[in-house]
Amino acid sequence: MTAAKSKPIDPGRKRYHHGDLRRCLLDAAMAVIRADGIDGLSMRKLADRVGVSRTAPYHHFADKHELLCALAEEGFQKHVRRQALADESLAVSERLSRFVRGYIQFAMQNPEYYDLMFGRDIWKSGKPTESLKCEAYGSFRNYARMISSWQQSGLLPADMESVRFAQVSWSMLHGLSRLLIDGIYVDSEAMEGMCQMAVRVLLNNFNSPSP
Amino acid sequence: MTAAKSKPIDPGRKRYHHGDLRRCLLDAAMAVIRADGIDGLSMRKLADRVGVSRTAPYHHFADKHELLCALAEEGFQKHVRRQALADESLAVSERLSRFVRGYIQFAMQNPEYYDLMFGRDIWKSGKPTESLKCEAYGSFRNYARMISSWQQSGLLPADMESVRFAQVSWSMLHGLSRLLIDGIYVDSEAMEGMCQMAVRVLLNNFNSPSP
DNA sequence: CGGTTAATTTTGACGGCGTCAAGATGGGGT
DNA sequence: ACCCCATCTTGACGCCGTCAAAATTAACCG
Repeated sequence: MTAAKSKPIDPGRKRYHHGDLRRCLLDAAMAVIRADGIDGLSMRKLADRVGVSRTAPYHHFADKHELLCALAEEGFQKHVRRQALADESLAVSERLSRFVRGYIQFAMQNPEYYDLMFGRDIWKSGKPTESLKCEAYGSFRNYARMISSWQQSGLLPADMESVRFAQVSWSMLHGLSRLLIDGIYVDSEAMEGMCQMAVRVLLNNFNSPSP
Repeated sequence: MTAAKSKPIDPGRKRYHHGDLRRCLLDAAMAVIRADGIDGLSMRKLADRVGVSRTAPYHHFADKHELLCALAEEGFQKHVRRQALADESLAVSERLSRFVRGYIQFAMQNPEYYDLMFGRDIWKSGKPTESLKCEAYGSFRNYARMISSWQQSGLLPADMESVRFAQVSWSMLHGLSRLLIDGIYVDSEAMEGMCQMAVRVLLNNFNSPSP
């Protein structure tokens, strides 16, 4: 139909070599997951959707697990980019409040990513990719640094192990997110109230300003 | 070979009607899960292990999901039974400490049950059984009641919505458990330190004894 | 420009999965 | 003694992840 035989790249033409199959697969995978959930994703369906044979994806990802890891990695990048805009000039209580809300909001608005990033699929049975581990650990180290700096400026009790506080407070955010996403014991309407309470519970561990 | 034709029950004999297949399936399922993880459980393998044909289990559970729900339910029963022995005579800080440690210990010692009880498998995609929901909600209501009673005896600030505090503090325990079980950001060695910090973080929200 | 090479994709096959439909079996109540 | 129905089995279907070998194409080197 359309001019087809000419050599120069014809974007509408279907080539044997796809060109950017990897990227396509990742995008399509995310679309499928958003529609049918993580368990609803199958390599075959995915290949089909992209218009490629069922084993083609295996030249870009060793197996399904590796594909999921790659998606999770992109999730971390989005996540980190989001919380990068922490305003240093704000009062600490306000900053904490924004951080908490930002974290929960990310989880609620991107539940698929959150599941990929912190779900059993990746961390439990099938060990995470090396590069994914990097991304994930880096993300936590960032958070721990923030806590640690707060402690050094006297906001947190000096006798507190800041790493432990980071772990525990992050646990709270994680637990909250899981609770909300999975709908255990709580629905999304309660989100605002829970965020407030979370901030309050954490803030009660801060030193009152020296008189 | 052995005496076989006689009417009275012959326990070594393989009967057509199994007798207590349901119980057997649940136990075997748990054994498989402990060995191979939740994803390692398949109805076929399970039936095989019990020595029964692959579709026999479907006369006791509508599908795999229902079987998992039944297991989760038993998990809640174990869990509740465990925390039943709360000693009313103890100081509140000690009681809190024991509760936290007990919760985390249950999660760490029975990760398979914990995954079943609170995992995505049951709560996210496939709706939980009605009776499971009952058990689960009851368990949380218990916890909320405990918090509420603490507040009424003046241990918690009066202006605090006790339900929210229950949700948030429980989130912390849940997040901590997930963190430890999945090995995200933290290994099991850190457990003791994290329990201490968790107790401290919560306790800092309690009122100091009136002078 | 032609030919070799390496990257990419396809077809075929295997074993495992959940579960539905129909038939076989046998214990319990009449 | 009989029949009923809960229980179990066999067979079949369509999905799944992934390996192996063959086919196709782009890239590079002369």
